[in-house]
Amino acid sequence: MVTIKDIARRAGVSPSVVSRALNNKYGVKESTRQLIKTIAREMNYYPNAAARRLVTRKSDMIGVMMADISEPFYTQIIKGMEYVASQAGYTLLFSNSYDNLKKTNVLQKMIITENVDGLVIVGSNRQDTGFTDLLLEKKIPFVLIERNIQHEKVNCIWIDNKKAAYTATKFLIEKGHRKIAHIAGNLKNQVAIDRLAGYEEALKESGLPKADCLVFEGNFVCADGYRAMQAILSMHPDCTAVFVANDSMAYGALQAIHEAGLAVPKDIAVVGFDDLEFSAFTNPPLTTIRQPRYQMGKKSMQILSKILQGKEKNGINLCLPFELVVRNSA
Amino acid sequence: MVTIKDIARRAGVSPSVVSRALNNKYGVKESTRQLIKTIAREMNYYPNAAARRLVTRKSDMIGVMMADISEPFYTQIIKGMEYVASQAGYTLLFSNSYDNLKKTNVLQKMIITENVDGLVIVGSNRQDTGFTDLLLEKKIPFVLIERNIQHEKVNCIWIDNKKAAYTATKFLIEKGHRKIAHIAGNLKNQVAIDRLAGYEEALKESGLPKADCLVFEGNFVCADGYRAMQAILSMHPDCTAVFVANDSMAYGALQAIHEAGLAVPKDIAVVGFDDLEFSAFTNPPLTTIRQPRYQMGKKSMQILSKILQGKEKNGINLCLPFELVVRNSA
DNA sequence: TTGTAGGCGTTATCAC
DNA sequence: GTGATAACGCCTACAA
Repeated sequence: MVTIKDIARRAGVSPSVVSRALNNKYGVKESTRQLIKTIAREMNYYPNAAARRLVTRKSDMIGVMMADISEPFYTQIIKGMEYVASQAGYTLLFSNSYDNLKKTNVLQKMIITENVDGLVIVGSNRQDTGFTDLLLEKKIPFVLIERNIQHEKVNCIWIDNKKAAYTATKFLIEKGHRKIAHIAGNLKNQVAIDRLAGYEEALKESGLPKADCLVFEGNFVCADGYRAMQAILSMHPDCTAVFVANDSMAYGALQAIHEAGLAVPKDIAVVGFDDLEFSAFTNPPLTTIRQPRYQMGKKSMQILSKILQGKEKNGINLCLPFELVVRNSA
Repeated sequence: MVTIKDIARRAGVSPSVVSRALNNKYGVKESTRQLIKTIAREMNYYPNAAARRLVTRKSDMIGVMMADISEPFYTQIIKGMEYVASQAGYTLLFSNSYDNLKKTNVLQKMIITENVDGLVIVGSNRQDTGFTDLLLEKKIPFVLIERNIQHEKVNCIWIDNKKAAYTATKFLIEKGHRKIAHIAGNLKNQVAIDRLAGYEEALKESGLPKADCLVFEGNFVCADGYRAMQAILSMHPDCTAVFVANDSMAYGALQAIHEAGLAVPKDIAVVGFDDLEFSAFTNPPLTTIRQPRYQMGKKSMQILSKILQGKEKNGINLCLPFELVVRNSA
């Protein structure tokens, strides 16, 4: 392994000069700096992160936590994060926290063992809370995606789910639908609650009866949408539209409708939420609410990076715009 | 920050005893070990990974490289890796290598800077080669997914893409199709080459003419499948079936067929490759080749973990079974 | 069974 | 501008 000592020897200087030269710090003659950099390149030198972290107490790592890294909803967020992180010189450390965040100690491990400089936590599970206190206490900057917490030290990136759901439902109402079902997400999640609320508000505003029996809860996955739609079709044959809390479930719903021999949107109109990549390729292409997922990821890293550089202070609350993408399913 | 010194002080022993106790090494009285562990828990102690890595020269980290972490093909692989890694106490370090592996220095960084104990590299881009030499030289164990290299020190996990493609095409032929197009993947990738070869072999064996003009190349993404299918429909209206090199492109193809007002499988039969989660929810549900992606991920980590423990030797070549999943698109 | 001492590669402090 | 020197937290001979 090539170390700064080796370079120092070759350059005829001391290790400390090498360190300063390589880190672009002041107090090194330009010519020696160039010499050292050349030698470092020649010797194929790469710094030892462990040694550096040990003394600087910084890791240039950002921890990223989410419920399930394999969910398609997250991929663009991750990509956005990656993009900024790699440019800013940060390494991303992912963790799936399938269970309750509090129960696990992944957070402790990330903070204490791995010494991450900051964290991004994606998700709105209302049981995952309290970890903010730990983070605040340790003074580790963090960004919450899909949450909107009013706190002068907490950074949040979110979209107005209630308004988005309202917009989607309103769209169906304006198309003339009167009996509109809702396939909700897991109501332990704030986003599911908000989307349900938006749906209900639109109904109420239009004087349509709010019927609990028209709301079905799933867990954001295809299969749940499929089952929920089957239930709707059999229990409410007069239902002409459905607003689904996310696209994955909407795919399942489309499937159930097709299998029942019905047509979309003629017999049943469907509106989803998220605008996943495949939503343009369903049959028919899905009308849905677009979330700026890539932007969410990018922004989260940009915020964190600025805070870590001291160019920005904690307490950023960013509400990103959504958009109703009208395709052919409604 | 709580260190082993703090624990040592509280327990009235020396730091080395604490280290041995916490790492379950021999030479510590059972009662003191228990005492130390209790104190460590009370003090909320977590070891400093940087310090440990510096002295042990191991990181308990596995580097994972793939072309694009946001591709749905990878998600189940990642999940499988995660599952085993978290149990075995390894942390996964991801890297997108959008470009040519050689050009970037991510590999060097992973190996030298981060000191990963092992690597998993997913992908079959034939330009990404030569890195094996570096890895072999550094004696870092690694597993290649989607590659089949015969080398006594290289570990590979793959499926027989040629045979799978042959199976898919044969299936179409047996259904009576005589003019079958192929939407190939990016032919810089071995898997795309193999799938094309399997397709051609099936045609040849059945005495069907091999027509280059029936093969279209895409880059494994929806949009390319869509465009390719449009081209096929306009250039070969007598074509009755298409074998697509991956599901993402098959989604695009289905879309193009629908838009042309044709029915699947009545007018055009479609067979995909991968069996992504959504393939059961397309319209009609996609007939495709299932790759055991979750297994691939799991196996890769199991192999690496065993090799790192010295329970297994390098040179493992694992060919996993594929499966033709017949749904309704063909 | 326990303690001491040295060192892993790097950065930071303070002389020169 | 440069060079000793002392950490950072942990592990591991080796000594007691």
